[in-house]
Amino acid sequence: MFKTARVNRISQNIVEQIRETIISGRLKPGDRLPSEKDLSAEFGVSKASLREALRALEALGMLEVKQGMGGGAFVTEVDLETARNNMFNYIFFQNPSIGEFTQLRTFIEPQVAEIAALKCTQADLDYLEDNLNRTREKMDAVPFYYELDTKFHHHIAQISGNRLICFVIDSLKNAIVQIKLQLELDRDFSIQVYKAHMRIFDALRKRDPEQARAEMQRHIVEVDERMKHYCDGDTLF
Amino acid sequence: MFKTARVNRISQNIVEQIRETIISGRLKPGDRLPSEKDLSAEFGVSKASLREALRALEALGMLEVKQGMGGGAFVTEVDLETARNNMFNYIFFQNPSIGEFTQLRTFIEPQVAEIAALKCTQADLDYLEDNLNRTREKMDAVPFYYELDTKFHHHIAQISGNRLICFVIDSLKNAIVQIKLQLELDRDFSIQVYKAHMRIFDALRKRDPEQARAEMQRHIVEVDERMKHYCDGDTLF
DNA sequence: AATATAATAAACATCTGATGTTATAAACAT
DNA sequence: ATGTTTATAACATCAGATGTTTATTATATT
Repeated sequence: MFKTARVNRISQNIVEQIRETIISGRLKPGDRLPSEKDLSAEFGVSKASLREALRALEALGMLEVKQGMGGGAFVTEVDLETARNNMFNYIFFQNPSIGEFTQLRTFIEPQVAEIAALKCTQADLDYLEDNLNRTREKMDAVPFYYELDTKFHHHIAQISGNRLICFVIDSLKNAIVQIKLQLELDRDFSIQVYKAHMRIFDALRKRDPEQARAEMQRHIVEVDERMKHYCDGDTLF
Repeated sequence: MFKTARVNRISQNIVEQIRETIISGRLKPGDRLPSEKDLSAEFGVSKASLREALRALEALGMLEVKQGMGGGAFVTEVDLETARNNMFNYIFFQNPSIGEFTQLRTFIEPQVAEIAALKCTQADLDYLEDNLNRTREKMDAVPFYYELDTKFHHHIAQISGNRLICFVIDSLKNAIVQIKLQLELDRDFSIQVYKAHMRIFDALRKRDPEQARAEMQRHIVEVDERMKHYCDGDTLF
């Protein structure tokens, strides 16, 4: 009926207070908190407890603590990498199937590609073209290749101008890459991906929304099929 | 050219080692780590540093530390609430517009409603009907009303059977609620939402995918327009 | 005068050891 | 048997000492 009453952990209390202050806007990125000595005095706790709280906030990506004179605890924006890792931590335990990734991607990415075809600038096309050139060169450099792959999708998402979409696509892609790294994918796979990216790029260059959508859809489904084949089923972790 | 060389923070190193062990599967949810005394000996660090690491892992939702005999640090699955809060921390700083929320939701939720219309069981319909009954009663109990609102959307997502979709919808909804709590919404708004939920429910009950999709789409757009009206523009935090 | 080097101080990083609190389990009394 | 007390393992918190990092200021060298 009731939740178990929360343990009154001093560091947790401090974390909540500081987080509240940030969310309420009274502390902004770049702001520096008082020194450990002053903070522990203000909260009326020992330095050790205070430091546990700072470490927790650091793990959440909301603080950055620097040593040395002029150092201290600074409020920071949670960055993409931290957010993506946090999301991965959750996804990891949910252990979704490849099909679940694919389904969500097909809901978002083809529509994003459609919008991108309408909104992309010459600079966007230049970026993507460079990405493709480098992908062709680095086809066999596995970690680097994945990085370019992720950036290709991320950039198309960026063209949409929707930061939430960027984040979701990026996090999904990141999780998929973590999976792929455990698989042993062959060169054929890389080539298939490269060709698909080329077709998407062509559609964007032609500013053809319908084709961009169709090619993105096809790409995602192709990757799905390949991965299921390598995975010998649909389970991941 | 190079990234700044990693600061060698002892607690950070421990966090990474333990996280690695969990991600690799050598430690599973429910497993208990050695006592603080033993762990600090094993890592060759002081108790204070070890505790900072445990606090960080606790903040990430991967550990739960219990006091008392038979206590200690237990590996836990990252739960929905933690993941949702972490995602909110990121979204907060991105400060997306209402339009960005709406766009992403329209990519996902109407399609999910369509699937739900095909897959929903009698138990699902019962759950949703109960949800609607309670919503009607608690129309004015603001926090409770939002909870029911969130659960309505979450349950429809659950019918799809896609855990990633569940998570994304839940996190978006949660972020929107955080926003709504800062707005002053009137009773009209609640009634409009209730009616929209009713229409969606009807479509599910009739197992009409096309109507379910259309009603969900309409609902999301309606909420968008209302919120923009109250927000006096499109900015949020 | 300009530059390199050294001293200073602010602030975090880590360690140690003592004391308090909690929860389980065993011992004990009724 | 049942309820209460006691012992104990393990975390929670604190206080203080010592080390490290970094920016600034002072000093010495060329």
